[in-house]
Amino acid sequence: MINKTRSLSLLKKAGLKVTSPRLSVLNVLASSKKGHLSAEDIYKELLESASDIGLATIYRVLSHFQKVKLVSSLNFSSGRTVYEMEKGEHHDHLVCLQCGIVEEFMDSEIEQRQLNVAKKYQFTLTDHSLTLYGICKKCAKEHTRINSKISNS
Amino acid sequence: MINKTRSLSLLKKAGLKVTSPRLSVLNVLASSKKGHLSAEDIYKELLESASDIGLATIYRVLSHFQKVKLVSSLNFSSGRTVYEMEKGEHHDHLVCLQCGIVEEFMDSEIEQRQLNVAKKYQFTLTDHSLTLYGICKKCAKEHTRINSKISNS
DNA sequence: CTTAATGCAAACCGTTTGCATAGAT
DNA sequence: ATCTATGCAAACGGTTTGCATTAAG
Repeated sequence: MINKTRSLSLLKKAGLKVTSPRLSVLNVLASSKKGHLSAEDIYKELLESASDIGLATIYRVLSHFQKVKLVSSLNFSSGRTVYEMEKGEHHDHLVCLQCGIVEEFMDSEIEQRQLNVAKKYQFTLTDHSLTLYGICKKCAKEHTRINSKISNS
Repeated sequence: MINKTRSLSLLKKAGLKVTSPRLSVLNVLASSKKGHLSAEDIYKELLESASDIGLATIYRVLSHFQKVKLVSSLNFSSGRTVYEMEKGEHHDHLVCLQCGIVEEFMDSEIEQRQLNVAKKYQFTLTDHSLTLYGICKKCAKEHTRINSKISNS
């Protein structure tokens, strides 16, 4: 809801027709605290805002957005595809297997090494995906608390 | 077909009942030239060998194999899960987007860097997946040939 | 006015599950 | 004899598509 005008200008800049489903989806992606959302996440969020939008439309809007590089998609081990605003700078991801939170990171040494690997195997690199899975600090703390509860009982 | 006895001993070593579907699947995985196969790939290959096996069984066998660490599974961008024999040593993958060939590589500097990233973000790392996508040498050559054909016509 | 975008329901595709039967130990 | 593995078909979950309708330019 925050940036209706911003979304509008993003759409125009991308040369897309401005429709209310597109504005809505863009808004959710741009303003949701968790920056990585599945189509269904977006759908649910929009149902609450009384926006009358079909799930199929969300998929169509998202794939359209990908074509014009407004958003990009990621496949974590969950199976469902998640979408994030395209911020221009490349990054990789850390995913907490417990709470699902997603952090972004960039390590230029890793990037460089990947180029070397590709060169060595004579691949023309077009893309790569690196995801680290684990337990975030917060969940680890939770876990410790639970464990100590159990061992005390 | 090559290693029926080897497959048999692998199953026994893993403490699994020896059944013909299990032998068949293990054999295909162990002897196929392309070491990374989807459930359907295995299914098709076995249909040709006149083995009467159901696709559901293949999925069940594969997930059983994963539990006992005989095979591991990978999700590339294609959407379908592929399976490979577990060879013990960790490695990452290079995938050709044209012909689908999969190469394996290991770069200990990248591995080390990942640990550092996890530490920095205070994640307890449990797993990671790194896949490089591109065009392999062979396909690049093909491509050049086709391009020059087009520009000559 | 023309052409693209939407909603809905049905189709899809890879994978999983229920159930009755076959088979390994 | 027991208990697990199998085959089949039906169910599933995420995503895509066909078609009649609505709306943007």
